[in-house]
Amino acid sequence: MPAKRPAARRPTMKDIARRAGVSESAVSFALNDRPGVSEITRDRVRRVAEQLGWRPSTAARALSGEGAATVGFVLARPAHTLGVDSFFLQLVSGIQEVLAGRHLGLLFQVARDVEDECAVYRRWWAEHRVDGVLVVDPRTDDPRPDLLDELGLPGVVIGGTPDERHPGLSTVWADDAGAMAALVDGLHALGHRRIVHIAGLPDLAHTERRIRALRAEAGRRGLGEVESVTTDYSDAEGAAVTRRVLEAPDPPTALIYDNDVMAVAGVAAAAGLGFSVPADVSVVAWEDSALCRMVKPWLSALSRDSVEFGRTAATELTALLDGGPARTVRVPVPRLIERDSTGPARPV
Amino acid sequence: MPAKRPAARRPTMKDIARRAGVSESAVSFALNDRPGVSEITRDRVRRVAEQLGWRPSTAARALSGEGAATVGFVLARPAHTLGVDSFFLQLVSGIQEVLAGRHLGLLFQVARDVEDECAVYRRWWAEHRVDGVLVVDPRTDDPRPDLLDELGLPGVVIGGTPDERHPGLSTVWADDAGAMAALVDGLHALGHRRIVHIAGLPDLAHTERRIRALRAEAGRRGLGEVESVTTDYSDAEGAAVTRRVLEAPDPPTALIYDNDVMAVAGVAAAAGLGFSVPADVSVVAWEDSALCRMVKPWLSALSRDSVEFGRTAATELTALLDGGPARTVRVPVPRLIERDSTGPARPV
DNA sequence: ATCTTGCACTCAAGCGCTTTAGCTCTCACT
DNA sequence: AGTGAGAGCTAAAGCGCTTGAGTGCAAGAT
Repeated sequence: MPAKRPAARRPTMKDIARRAGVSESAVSFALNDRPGVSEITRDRVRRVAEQLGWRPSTAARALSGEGAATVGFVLARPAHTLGVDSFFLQLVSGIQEVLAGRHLGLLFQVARDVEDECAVYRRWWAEHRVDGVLVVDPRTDDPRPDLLDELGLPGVVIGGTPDERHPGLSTVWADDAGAMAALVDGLHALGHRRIVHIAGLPDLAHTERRIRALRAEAGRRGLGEVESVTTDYSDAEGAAVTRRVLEAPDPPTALIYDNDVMAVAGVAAAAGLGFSVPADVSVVAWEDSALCRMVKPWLSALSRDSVEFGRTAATELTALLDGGPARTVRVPVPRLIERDSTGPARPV
Repeated sequence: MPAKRPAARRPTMKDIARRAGVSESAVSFALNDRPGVSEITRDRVRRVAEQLGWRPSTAARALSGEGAATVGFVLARPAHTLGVDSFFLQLVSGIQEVLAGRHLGLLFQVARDVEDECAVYRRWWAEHRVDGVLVVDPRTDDPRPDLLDELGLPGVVIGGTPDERHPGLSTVWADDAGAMAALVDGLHALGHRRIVHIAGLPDLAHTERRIRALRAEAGRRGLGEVESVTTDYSDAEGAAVTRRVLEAPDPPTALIYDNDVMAVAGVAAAAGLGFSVPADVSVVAWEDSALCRMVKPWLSALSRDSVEFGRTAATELTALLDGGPARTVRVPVPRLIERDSTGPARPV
């Protein structure tokens, strides 16, 4: 019977040192672009390393004080809302682009809730697994920034608000308030006065920001009839809330949904009630994706470049890992893509 | 100004040893349930470790011969097809459930193509980053099993076919052929004779399996008019192919889509051409998700439990990491959820 | 001719864990 | 009393890398 071929052995620096006729330290210096070796030796070592297909063992690196060359990403959302969401995969794609270029790994975990997520951070930290983390879905009264501070773990909050209290954390944020203002502005110009906002999870920071912004804008314009209803982002709740508000006396003429999934479900629900879009009610989705072009009428949507969002966040994190200062960077305000689901308000 | 509080230090086994008044080795034995310490000492050590909040450094563990306590997962699909796909997030959720229970990390990476993916495996292996990998989207003429063999990296192929040639790889598979047969059977019973299958990426193994199964079934039943068209899984191609086949003379009366996204796009396209579903043409999606209930009519779909699929795959991988033999396990055949998009064939 | 200086490089310790070999007891058995 | 066999523990090496403290040597300063 065929001998079980032993798995190939990983070459180590010692192998390189032997082949190049220098000490291990010299190899280390050479390969890390540190002074202490001549250019000639450096080249020779590099060539040998290349030839042997050497790659540094992250374990050994991590053990000798360098980082783990890995960043962490935890997703804490109820499983059923993860279903059809396009945002996260796109975000992760963008993150990866940047990380891969720097040979940083991405440790990914889904957690049940924020508490669970904190436990994951603690574990990762204690196990020496990650050098930094990307935090999504910032909340009001979020325990995570404090925890990361305590652990001394660099982090980038994706979608947070500028935060002076946590010097170790960078923030990448989108101007939800500005976007909401522009949106209301547009709807107002079309004659809409009664607007309902079908929002996302109630304790997410950006949900609250949008709700506040809507109220503020409505106040400025004297629109009395605005309302925000929080949901769990699911199609089921999107549809349910839509039915409820459309069946009420004096229904809204415009609906703003905090994600594409609810918007699509909402349109279907509205149709079921005999409301035609956009003649009877206008619909805008806060998040654009293929979904918005899969239903009739095509949905007008606020589009942001989620891939770019991810890139930006990852870039900030690498800057932080390189010892740079924490920063707050803003990504472009989402643009409204006007399709077929928005139109002039039905005359009263 | 406030002194910058230094980040907390991670406790090590040395700390435990000191506090418990024993040697480091004793601590190691105690915490790893190895013989060599009395129950009393073991308990004491455990308590101290607990109290200090100690967790083993994965780096140190990996370095001293244990694994990296991490498994890898690479996704190699064109970015734009990742958009609204519910399958992967669900799969990953299931995977995580199992891995988290065993304190295994999941290293995640998106790659451009299979070649890129192979490079990632090589890098992970050389960098000592993962103990095993989960391989998705097996292909015809797939280079990955050979590579994993060469590297001695345990792996589980998700959605593959039983494969005797790679003793280190487990396989978790669904019986696509059986599902297709059942599907065709049902459509045939409804009077459908001309069926078009809008398939996924051409070089995926399961795409080919489904195509073959359809042809075989059609042959058995004497249905001449079946056809499979491969796509990139995108809504755009799904719609385009739908239009093409429906505009041809003698159009099909039933359409089978290899994912939910294309099915939804296809229904819209059909409607645009004046075809009504299911009166003029029946539609089935191979993959169920919220999407299928977001359009009118609700789509009949083949539903499989993707979360469970992930759990099974992860379980197989952990078995492999524990030194178990490679196995081939089959997950249940997807069930057809009959909704409103399938009905009797339009009489000729 | 001696003394510094700087460069190129080597030595050895250390990161946190596992593991083998060995050491010291205690106890049972002849 | 003497021997052997565990049981319970410690010492030390090793995993692959980084790094600070040397070492040897040639060139320039005195």
